[in-house]
Amino acid sequence: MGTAAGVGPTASRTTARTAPRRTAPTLRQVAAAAGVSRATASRVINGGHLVSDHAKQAVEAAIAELGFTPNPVARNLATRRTGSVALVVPEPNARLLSDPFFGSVINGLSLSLEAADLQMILVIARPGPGHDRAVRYLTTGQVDGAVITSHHREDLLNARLVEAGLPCVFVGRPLDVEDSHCVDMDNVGGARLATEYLIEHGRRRIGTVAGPADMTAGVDRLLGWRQALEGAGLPTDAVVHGDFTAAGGAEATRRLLAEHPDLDAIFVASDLMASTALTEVAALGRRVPDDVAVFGFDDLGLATTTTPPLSTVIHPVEAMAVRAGQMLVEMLSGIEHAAEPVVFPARLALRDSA
Amino acid sequence: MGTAAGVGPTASRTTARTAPRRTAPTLRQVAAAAGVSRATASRVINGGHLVSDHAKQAVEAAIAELGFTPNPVARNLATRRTGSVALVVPEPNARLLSDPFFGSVINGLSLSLEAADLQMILVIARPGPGHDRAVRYLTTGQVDGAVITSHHREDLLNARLVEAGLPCVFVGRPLDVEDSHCVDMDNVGGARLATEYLIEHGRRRIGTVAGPADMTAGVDRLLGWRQALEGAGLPTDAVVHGDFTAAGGAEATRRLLAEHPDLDAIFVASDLMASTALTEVAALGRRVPDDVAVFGFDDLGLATTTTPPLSTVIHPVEAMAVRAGQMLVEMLSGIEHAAEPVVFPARLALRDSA
DNA sequence: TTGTACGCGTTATCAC
DNA sequence: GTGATAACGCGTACAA
Repeated sequence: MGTAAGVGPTASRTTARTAPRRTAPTLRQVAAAAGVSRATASRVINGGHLVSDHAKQAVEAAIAELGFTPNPVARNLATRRTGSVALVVPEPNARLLSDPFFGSVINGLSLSLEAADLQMILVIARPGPGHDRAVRYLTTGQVDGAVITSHHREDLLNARLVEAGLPCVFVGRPLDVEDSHCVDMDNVGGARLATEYLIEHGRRRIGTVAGPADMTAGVDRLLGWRQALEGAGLPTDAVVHGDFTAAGGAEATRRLLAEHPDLDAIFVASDLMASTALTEVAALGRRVPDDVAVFGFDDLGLATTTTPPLSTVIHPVEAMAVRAGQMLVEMLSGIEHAAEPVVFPARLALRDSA
Repeated sequence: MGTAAGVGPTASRTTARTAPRRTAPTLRQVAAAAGVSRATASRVINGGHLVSDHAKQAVEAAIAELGFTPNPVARNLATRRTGSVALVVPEPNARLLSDPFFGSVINGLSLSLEAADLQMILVIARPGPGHDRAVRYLTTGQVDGAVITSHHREDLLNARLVEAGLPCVFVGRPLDVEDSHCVDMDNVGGARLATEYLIEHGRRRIGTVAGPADMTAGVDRLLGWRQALEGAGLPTDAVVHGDFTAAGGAEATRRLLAEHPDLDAIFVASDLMASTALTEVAALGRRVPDDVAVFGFDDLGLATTTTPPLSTVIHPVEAMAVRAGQMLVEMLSGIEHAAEPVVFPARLALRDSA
């Protein structure tokens, strides 16, 4: 398109002529039917204060009779608010949606948004052309704010949204935006706790299948593992990075055990990877936890279905999402929020694998 | 609320005063800067036809300088279109999102919507208070249309949306709305194909773990199974209903095998249920496929990860979603569509379990 | 080709 | 309490 960026001719937005959708009644008609002015009718709709009972009755009757429903779009224009917020999920590969993480985020966020009578809509921001459209959609007043599940640093989505002035709250600390409102868990502490547990139970040669180096969850959990080992004077050389997927976890585990056959424990940065790590360990003829202990991270449902069930670090995603929603609601209502991360403490869920 | 249904005072929609969001430049300012009228400026933005090159240049320069972006909300009000469509997923229990089915629907739909420069937004319609808000959101002009993943009959969501005149396309035939635009697969044929395959390969005592009786996928797949057996003069008494979940599949399989210990094959109405059915069969000391053949349905990725890999019926969800998106786009552009189901043919994916 | 003027449906600010 | 009337920002007949 030859015009300035993002202004386009709305390309293929075809001329509308959908099914015979009879036009909805307007406020004007309600006012007329009730024998009052639009202003008065508007008042009874928005709270009903400062109106006589008489007028109120009349307007309500008219509303009921005509089946009037306020046009939200017009209201959006007038109020500059939409009553809806987006849950943004940057998603390179679609399968990420099947991660129980998102289910928990959705659940938690729904809770706090519903309490504030806000509509949650989910926006998937893929790289590519769809990315720009999503950004435009989010930054031009179609939503009041956004909760963003933070991910890789490469996509500039995060920065673009906050710079556009959109009220944003991140679930999980973003790597690329500094003073952001975010709610996270203590990933470092969780990893350290898990690793210390392994040490306390006699493990001396502890490796890790870490997460990606471009995600804070990846680097933080790796850091916690290292801290615990250094604190105990144990070596920290057995590190392989996975990509938080099942297949990636299997592959990383194979490499880790090939390079360090002497490991007696593995801290895996996510349960999904840990689940396949269990399989790989077993495939090598090593028993879990007798020969090799495996410690996971997340406890989002998967950990109890593996054999053996995974000892893991609890990732309180749903509670975090609830909190994120509350933060956003407060920001939307004008409460100034220090842009300081809210950090949920880490706890362990001990089962059979370690 | 005392007023008419759905008109409410928008309860807690708190007064806005978010971060210092400097007001965006308006079309009026662009026009002024370019020395033309708003109408001319508007023309160059919307296609640029019928404007002199001179004016066009000036307006584009002004747009670039001011960093103007059209306000979509105002545009929505004026055009009665939003340029966005909803993917509606009625979701009683949140874990449904982890079903690979949704990932495929999202992928496919994104494809065809992106081609039409439409923004896809995902709306989750839980039962309860959120349900009504979602319906209001969808039926009051905030989206141009909807693609709905059809599910249980109990929620009247489907009917409410089409009756409100919202252009709707269903992925999967809905049970409760008659002349709907929908794209489905040949569930009956697929189930019949699978069962016939079992028969042709010597199985004579074939049971089924069926889907819920209130979902078309459930009843259709059961019907196909029955048709094949009746065609071959075999008994159709070994039926147990599952709920399309892993746990439900396991439980149903246990019941089925308890009631009919003589089965030499099971047709399971979904791979998710089939995956746990495999486990249950194995737990009973029966070998798959030697003692009991297991045939699944879906082939959405899970089937290749089980042991043994599942023979299954291919559910071409992504292609179906692409088609659904295209149908909706056509409806939105005024092309009259016969409300006749588009049905994708069924094919088998043969692996080791049968 | 361009500009005028009105419409989209509400909210909000005033006087009364 | 109530009612004009001006925003809100943009599209678009219609006339020029």
